[in-house]
Amino acid sequence: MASIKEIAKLAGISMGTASFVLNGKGDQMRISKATQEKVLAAAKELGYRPNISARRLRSEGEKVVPVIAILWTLDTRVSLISRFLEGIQGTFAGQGDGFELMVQPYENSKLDKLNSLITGTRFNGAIVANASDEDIAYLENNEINVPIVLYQRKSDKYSTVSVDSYQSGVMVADLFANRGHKTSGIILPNVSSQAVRLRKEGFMDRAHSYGLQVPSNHIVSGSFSEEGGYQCVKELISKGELPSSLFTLSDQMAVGALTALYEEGIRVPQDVEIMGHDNNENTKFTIPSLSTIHLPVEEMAAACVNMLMDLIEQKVKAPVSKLFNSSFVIRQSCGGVCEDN
Amino acid sequence: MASIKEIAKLAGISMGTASFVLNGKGDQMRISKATQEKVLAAAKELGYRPNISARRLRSEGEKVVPVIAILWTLDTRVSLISRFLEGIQGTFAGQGDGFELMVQPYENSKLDKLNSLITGTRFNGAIVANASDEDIAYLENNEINVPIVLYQRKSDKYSTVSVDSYQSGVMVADLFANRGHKTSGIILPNVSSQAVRLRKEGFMDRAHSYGLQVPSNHIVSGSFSEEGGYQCVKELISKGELPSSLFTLSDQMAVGALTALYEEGIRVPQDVEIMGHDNNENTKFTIPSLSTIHLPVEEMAAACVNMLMDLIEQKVKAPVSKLFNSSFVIRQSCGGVCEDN
DNA sequence: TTGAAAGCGCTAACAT
DNA sequence: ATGTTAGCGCTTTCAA
Repeated sequence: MASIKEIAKLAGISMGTASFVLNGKGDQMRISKATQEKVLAAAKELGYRPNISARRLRSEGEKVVPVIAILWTLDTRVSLISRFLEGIQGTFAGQGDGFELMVQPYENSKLDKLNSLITGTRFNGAIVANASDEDIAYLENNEINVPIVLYQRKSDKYSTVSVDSYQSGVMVADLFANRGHKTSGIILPNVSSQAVRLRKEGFMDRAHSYGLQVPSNHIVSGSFSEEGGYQCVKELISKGELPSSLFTLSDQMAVGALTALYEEGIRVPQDVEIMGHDNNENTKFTIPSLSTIHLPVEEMAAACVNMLMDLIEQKVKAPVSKLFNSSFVIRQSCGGVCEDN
Repeated sequence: MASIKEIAKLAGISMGTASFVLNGKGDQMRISKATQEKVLAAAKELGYRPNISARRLRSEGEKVVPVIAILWTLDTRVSLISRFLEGIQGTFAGQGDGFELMVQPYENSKLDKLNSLITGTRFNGAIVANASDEDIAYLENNEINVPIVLYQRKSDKYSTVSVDSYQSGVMVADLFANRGHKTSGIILPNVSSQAVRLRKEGFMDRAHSYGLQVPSNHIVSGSFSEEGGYQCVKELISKGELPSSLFTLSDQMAVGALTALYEEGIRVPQDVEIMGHDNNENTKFTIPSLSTIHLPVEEMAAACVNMLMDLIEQKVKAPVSKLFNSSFVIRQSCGGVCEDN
């Protein structure tokens, strides 16, 4: 990468002059037009691009604020990042610049490729979201020198912010059983995720102890999207009789599931009751409105930032953990008021 | 901010030694336990935090890759960022590290507060999304030294990637007129945005020339969200008779609008036909499915990155522009196949 | 086991 | 109108 020094040499002038021109201060500094053109030509020829780190190092004296990275997978779960960002924005808005936020996309199960986690040359701390089991294994088995907070994952080594996903599953099984259901099904996103697995386990364990039947042909999985949920329901239907209750582990999939059921003439909640998970904003507006488990994403996001800041500033020592509660949001699709039953 | 130099002084040792300890290389370099503890204690006392810029400058020799920032407002429109990121990911996945991506949140109409745009100390180039009219005015009236690309905004001074929003409005008016509608309404998000204004103008102008009636009481606005769309419909209803066609300028609002209509027993498309805008993924799964204008967000995102890279590498000179086409996605809510009509 | 010092690329103060 | 230079904070080589 071409530096100012090289530009200066090529243009036959000094670094200082080149710097002025390159920063648009040529006129202000009364650099002659001829010189300015020489500099610009040289910069273009060498494909000059300023080194941000050098510029920053030199320019910012006092107010170096910590850089916080949000490590988010760029698979279908990107759609969830908006609530996370809203939580951060809502909490820290107007509090000045306590930190600098960057979103660092990474490929699912390829966290080991992100070597800025090791070198610490990009951010002062990171919030790791959507970590797969491989990603977690990588983190557990390696020395990460940058402070990190795991979002919605458990760990003995690292700090975490999460809800008790197992308990969420238990809650739904309780609800289904209490509402008199004898059979149930599960729609799962096919991502390798602790949180999803725990929800399922909690649900299955409790269902079992209640005698709520969840046969294996009523457990289906699909992509983490509306389309995935739609396909899951189609698959369930193709397999024969439906259960009277259905736990969809992601709201996004639940939206597609509702559509598939509607197309097939299966009434919700009369024929099948549906519970989603997350309490995404639009679940209030599905037809029928979706009952779901509220995931306090916004609060958790703010907690992640606070915890990470404390870690970075060495006010606390890893690992620390914060556990949030999930709760029911009862709407029409399960347990709520429904006009025509 | 404490530096290594200060740590070294406080601990009574040299900078080099402090650096080793702070980077977890203490044992490897056979620094004595006593010294290591002194360093760590000093670091904690001073609240040491490494300076990322300095570290980077020192460490990364060859492969300094350009930093691209996505400037996105942290208002309700954050939900749109996922498609944008997906577009970038989908296009550049596996192409190695041609650039570094950061998402830089900013407050709507406060782009002038983001002075890294002027100082160029944060990124090599930026994609500016959701710019309000004030933001655009700020950009037009100031010398921005960092290469930028405006997403979905027009400008004579800066490079842009957009669709012809006016034309989108025209298309919808055409469709409504051709389908025999005599009256129409508009649901607008209350954000200060060129794109929204142009869609509206295109629609109104063409409606006028067709004799399609759009009385002012059928033009309502609300927040950019499902809730906003829901409230808009409630407002329309409270005002009296509904038009037979409704152009909702954002899909997210359209989802809420459909729910409000359903609640009121107004059938879509039999009583009112609805057109959304954007072609968000979930519009395929609303009940009824939503007809909408496809906005090629993913392609535009990729184009933004490509254009910005060319700008940064000085392969092209600003301003350059790229215009994409929008197109109809006809589903049940307007013009599509509907079982029970 | 530790210290000294060079130098990453840049900007700006100072010198001509 | 342009050149010279110090130094931002850090890592790492070399020396002791």
